[in-house]
Amino acid sequence: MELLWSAPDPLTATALRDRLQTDDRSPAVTTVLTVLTRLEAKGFVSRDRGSRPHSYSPVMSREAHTAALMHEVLGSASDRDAVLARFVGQVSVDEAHTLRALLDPGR
Amino acid sequence: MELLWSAPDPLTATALRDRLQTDDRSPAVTTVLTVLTRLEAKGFVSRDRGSRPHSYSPVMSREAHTAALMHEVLGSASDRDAVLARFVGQVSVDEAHTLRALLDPGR
DNA sequence: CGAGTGTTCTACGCTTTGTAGAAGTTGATT
DNA sequence: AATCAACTTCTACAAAGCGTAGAACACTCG
Repeated sequence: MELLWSAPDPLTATALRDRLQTDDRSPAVTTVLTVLTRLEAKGFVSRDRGSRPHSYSPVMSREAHTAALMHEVLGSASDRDAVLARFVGQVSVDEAHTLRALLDPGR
Repeated sequence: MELLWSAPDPLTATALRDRLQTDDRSPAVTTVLTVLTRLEAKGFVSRDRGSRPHSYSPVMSREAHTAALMHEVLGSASDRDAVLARFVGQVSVDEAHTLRALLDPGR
């Protein structure tokens, strides 16, 4: 559903509908509108009501959104440190590497 | 719902019901059973069918489960590294500290 | 002003989740 | 062995989330 944010710029409902077509089957425009409206209600999407065909854009990038979700999950735990420990314990070597680099901007 | 796992040992449905009582209102035992059965179906809980009042225990600790959930969220992203970058960018200083320590077991 | 495009309202079906009554099962006690 | 009380399973319903979209309303350009 949220996979709509592959496009990098504000889109109108119809434009979105078009690039949503999966193998000759695309949803009705109203469907797209409904979904967009719901997403807006949840604060995931913002809409520009100024221009007539309203244009919609994601509030956060896909990555930011995912990261926020991770934080939300983490935040639901009482023992955050323990969760982090488990989390780190399960990342791949590569990702551990990435993390280390991210945490150590200096050198 | 999952907050049942504050208890550290296998529990029976009735026992669970009892420590679920919130301000004189506790759910019916059947309710607890239903939920437990569903959780078992999803693999979050295992049940010992041997002893007559079946006893239920969490498959993972709360922390492990949360960490797993975080991994699941992370895994849903295409650009995992970018997500990690965002994620790290949003942790508190304390947690950054914790993470660094976790990633650097040596010193 | 009218036609066409775009938006909102309303709605339906499916799934998940919280809730629990009714019915079936079983171990224990007499 | 029969019975009973405890326990489990079956069935069910309402509320919410989500995908889907028709019908009706609104705006804008010619």
